This record gives sequence, structure tokens and C-alpha cells, in this order.
Amino acid sequence: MNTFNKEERLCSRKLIDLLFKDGSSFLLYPYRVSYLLTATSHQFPVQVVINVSKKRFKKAVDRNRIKRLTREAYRLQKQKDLYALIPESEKLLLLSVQFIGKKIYDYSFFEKKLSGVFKKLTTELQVKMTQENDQPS
RNA sequence: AAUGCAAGCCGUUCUAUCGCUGCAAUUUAAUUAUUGGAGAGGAAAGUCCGGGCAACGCAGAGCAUCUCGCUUCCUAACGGGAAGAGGACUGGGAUUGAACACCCAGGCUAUGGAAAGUGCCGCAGAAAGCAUACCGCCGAUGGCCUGAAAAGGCACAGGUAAGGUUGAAAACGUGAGGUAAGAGCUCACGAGUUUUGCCAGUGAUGGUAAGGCUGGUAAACCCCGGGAGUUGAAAGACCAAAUAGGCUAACGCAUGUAGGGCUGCUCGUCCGAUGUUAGUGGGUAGGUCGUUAGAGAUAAAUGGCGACAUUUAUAGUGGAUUAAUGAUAGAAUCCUUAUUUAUUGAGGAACAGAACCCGGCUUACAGGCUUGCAUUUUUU
RNA sequence: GGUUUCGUAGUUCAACGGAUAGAAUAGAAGUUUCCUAAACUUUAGAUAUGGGUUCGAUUCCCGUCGAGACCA
Repeated sequence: MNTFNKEERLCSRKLIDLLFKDGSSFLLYPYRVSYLLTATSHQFPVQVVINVSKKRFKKAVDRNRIKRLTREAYRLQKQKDLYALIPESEKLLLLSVQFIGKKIYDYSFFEKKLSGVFKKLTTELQVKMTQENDQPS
């Protein structure tokens, strides 16, 4: 299902603080992505926050448009690109997508870049998990 | 018909697919599922004013602080609006040798008081306000000299703001009298201002008669009159587990002492230290309410110059909270550009996004429509 | 969402309502030096913006634009 309702958004203030304090991040223009794996289980495997800086885009119309385009791209791609590649179902992935570009692009641009973000994210996660598995043993 | 100005209104539309947030009905263990219907603005913006609403405070009085300032009306209220009054300005007319005053039109106007007091008015200029007199004028009166006297001379005491240069501004302007020379010192005409009386007007004010006064500046201090308690939905109310211990009541201590509260201050006024017992239950994170039917909207009639008011009828209700109102495809409409002038291709869709709610103000705005006024051209 | 402060040369700061807005640095040109630095001389450069009050505004008043700070 290509849904995107409230359970898939990251709303808890505590979890957001935790994400920005302890999470790791990478940069893939025009996005800055932060992520953190937690042990709590949830209805959906990922909760996401989409973020546009008020300093870069002064007008609320521009900010709204970027957020809507990003959200649309996320909604349509998450099922096959993201959920399929995340291995463990008991864990919850906290995700933050910040837009740091200078201007507004077409929808196709957002679609392409977000799929790139998903690929990079999954590879990084796999590396992390193999490290965690190695350490205790 | 075109152009310009002013006012008002609108400010992309339709179809399909995939989604988001409320609402109603049915349904479910469960916002679980189905169906239906709804979902940004004229400025939602700036946060510049005024309110509603809420909490805190309040025996009461004064001071300070901030703010407003022609009149009448509208409004819940306003620093907003309507209609007027005055003012300087611009254009035209008339008058004249030329202008001012006068008449008409236009937009503008924070417009109480300079006759309570204080300050300031650089440079220039004699002087910027009780005129400390540079040039000039006079020297009547006093002084000195000549002379018998009449008179004349000197320019020493002094008098003088009419004339000169300066400046944004020069002691209200012009003319006459007056005088040694002069001076609103006096008179006539005129300018402004103010007090009183009469007339017109609800009133600001205007007209008129008499009296007084005459540099500017109050968006300098200030004076006069009106208004304002403070803080803002991150206000505030409710729900609920664990832990430190705040508050209330009674008794005791103490006897209104130290200290504290009451908007910034003062007067004034209220509470009032440690202990024991009993009761109640705060902060933090989360949720629900506050939260959307309102000083509402549209239309008609009536009243009013108008802002607006009254009555009747009609239609229906955005409500998110890391924050919904969207994306893609196609078609239509409009604009720009290139090729061509049948057309075809490419690009684009003004300003801008609710955050408790209203009334204003200010600012941004592609394009279109309506009305009024002005100018030009064409036709009759 | 609310409260509040401030805009002056490229930069950091001055300036009772009063001649042409000042200083330090940075820039440009020149002197000096074999060359550079230092030193010296000269020079260009600004009141955020639109109105108003006043004879006169960086300063006073009002409206825009922009930049900060604070309130959980």
C-alpha cells in the first residue's frame, strides 16, 4: 500500500531529540539524512521526519512545496526500495530527511535522488549490523 | 473606439489514477472497514492599532510612565471610517502698471496651547528678543569753544531701529501726523491673533461691533484635556503511576518584632519565622478540552448626503498540532518566444499558505471584468 | 505564535538638529629600494528605503525593507 498516515511520521519529541543526539548521518545532495536504529517494535518499520530550513527558504509556500514533493516521492518508493531491504522487523528505524538545496526542482529530480538515498542507507545499515554482530562474538 | 486616472469585483477550469486531515451514517475488539460529503486568502503576510476570551492582581488614593489631540457622527472598540470646518500648496479666472487680498477647481493636511514658564535659532549680520548701536541720522537737553547778545561750531555725555549690508526669519505692513532725529508715540486703511457681546450653525467655525496683543519652534522640554492594571492560547482548565516535599486547618511558640505580599514608586493595607497532628496534592513528559456559529456571510426592502443601522429571506459550517488541504497524466483558457503566417514546437501560470477568533490599517499582486471622470480620433 | 533591539566608507566604530559626515584599517597611485616589507605623500569611497516636521534631519516623527536577541 502506498499509504502515508500518521503512524509512519515521527512525532514524539523524545525520539527526535534522541535521533539528533545519538544518530549517525550522511550527505547526499540535496539531502542530509540522519538515522538511528532502536529496539522498540512498531507497526511500521520506519518513522520519518521531513525538514526544510526556514533560513534557506523564507517563504512558507516554498517550504510547503518542497516538503510535499519529498513526501510524495517517499510515499511512492518506500514499499519496494526501503521496506524490502531492511532486514529486521522487530527494530524501528528513525529517519530524518533535511533538504539543504538552494532552489526548487521538478518532481522527477526528487524521485531520483530519494531512491539514491535509500540505496546508500541500506548499504550503511548492513555494514553497521555486521559490525554489531561481530563485536559481541 | 483607444489611452490615462480613481473606485469596486474576480483572480485559472475540467477529467482519470494514487494519496493526506476532519465530519456524518453503518460496522468493528480497535480510526478496523465501507459509503457519502467537505477541506487556504484578498491579502491567510507585516504584527502597526483596537477588541473578544483567559489567568494573575485589586479597601482605596496619589505620583510616575506610555499614548491620543479641529468638529459632529458611525462603530463592541480604535490611532479606523463617513460627512464637514480651518490651513498652506498647485492650476485657472477676475482685478491691476505688476502683484497681494478676492472667486472657482484639485489633491494634501498628527490641526489643542507660543497671552503660564524654560530652552534653542549654526554661519552671516549692528542686532536672532530686557535690542550692550558697525555705517548712518540727530545732538532738542547737559558739557566745551566763539560771541555783548541773537546765533554758530565741536561731536564729549548721550538719543535714535526711519535707511544700509546679512539671513529661512529683522521687531506687523503702507501712508500721514509728530519729532532735534526717530519710534504703534498718535491717526487712517489693512494682515494675523485673542477676549467679550450680537447674528447664523448641533458643533468646529463664519459674519459683525468694541477692546487687547504682534518673530519662529511644542514630530524641544513643558502646560491643558481624554484614555490605559499586567501578561498573552507557549494564556488557561481537566486526566493519570512512582519519588523529594509545597500548601491548608487546629494546637503550640511569638505578641504584630525580623521579614514578606499587594503592577513601577509612595502613602496605606494585609500576612507573618521554628515544632506536633490531620488533610490535600505541585513540577517534568503525554493526552483531552480551550478550538471554531461568529460584534458571521449573501440578497432584497426601508431609513440616512454618507460611514452605517433595522427588518425579512437564503445557503451552509477548514480545523492541522514535527503541523492536512497534495502528486502524476491528459484536455481547455491565457501569456511569452521561435518557425511560419492554415499552423506547429518549446517554456510558463501574479502575489502568496490558516496556527485561538474577530474589526481595521499598511504592504505585495500577472491578467481580466464593471462603473465614473478626463483627453484624443472617427461616424451621425 | 509572541516580545524586543538595531541598520553610517569594503570592515570595525565616531558624530548637541547647523559650513563640505570623522577616525582606524583594507583598496588604488606615487616617493624611497637592486626587489619586497616598513615608512612617507596623495587619492577614491558611505547615513537601508519612501514620506513628513523644521530655515536646515545621520539625529525628531510615521510607513516599508533587512538583520539579530529573548520567551518552551
